[in-house]
Amino acid sequence: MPELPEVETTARGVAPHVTGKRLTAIDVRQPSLRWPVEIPEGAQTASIRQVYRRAKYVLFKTDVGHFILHLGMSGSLRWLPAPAPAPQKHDHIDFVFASPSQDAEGAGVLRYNDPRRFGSLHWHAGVLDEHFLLARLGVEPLSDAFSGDYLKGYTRGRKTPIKSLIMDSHVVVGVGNIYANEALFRAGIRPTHRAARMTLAACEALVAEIKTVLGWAINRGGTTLRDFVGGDGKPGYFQQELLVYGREGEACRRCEEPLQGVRISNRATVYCRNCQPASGFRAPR
DNA sequence: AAATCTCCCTGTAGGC
DNA sequence: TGCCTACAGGGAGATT
Repeated sequence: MPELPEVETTARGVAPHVTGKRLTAIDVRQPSLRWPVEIPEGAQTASIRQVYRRAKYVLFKTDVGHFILHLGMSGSLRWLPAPAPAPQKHDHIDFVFASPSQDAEGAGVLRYNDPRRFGSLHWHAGVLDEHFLLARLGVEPLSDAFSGDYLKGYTRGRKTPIKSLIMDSHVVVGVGNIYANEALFRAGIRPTHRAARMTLAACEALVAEIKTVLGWAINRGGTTLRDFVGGDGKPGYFQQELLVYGREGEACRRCEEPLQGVRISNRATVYCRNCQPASGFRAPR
């Protein structure tokens, strides 16, 4: 399930294949994704200027507007040099690039596959930040704007569990369930801890661990859980190193205590009762 | 305003 | 073996 590191990996993997190329068509075989896919005629021959990431969106900047792609929980992109093989199950969208010159050099298809169809593709001709999906997003977790002070500012008067707060995309983007669990363990903070009770020191520790965990995952090429495939078709290898996520009932890797499982906002949550005390927080590892 | 719940979808795992 | 159900997840939108 792509989280921020996987999306970043995808954008980086795809960019070299399509940047500077002009689309010749977009084949939408399955328009019924998270939102109906509707790409106007003019966008289908756009020229790709840049591919990058904002939150968990892959953004394609073109000469006439932006494509806004979300991978949902099972989406992936693959670059297929011409002649591209026939589409298979769940291959919903093809971005078709013909050769910029007479020979076949550079021709190919950027193919979007998404078994669970939680992903989405939008076209936006206007100002990117005004698109409804992007307008209310919080800061990037790896930016300097995401600091202990910044997080502390959002805890004021909030009874919500700290885990819910760091997963709130209006506060900070890109912190999905896996990395929220991991960062809280590493910071020694119990996920159920009320946001308003977070000290500045705890906020600073948590922010630092979020940056560490996400940064590591990006460098490792993203976590592979079940069906994620990176932009270059190669999977990442990070899941063996997860400390708490998916390990309910197993021994804490730090103190051997069986890990506790709870649900917070209907999301699977795992923590160590010993390493993540109910009050305050333990010094980070 | 803030907190909580529902829904979209399908592959997979676990129980019987 | 095969059927059934629960679960996984992002995040907008509805509801409380």
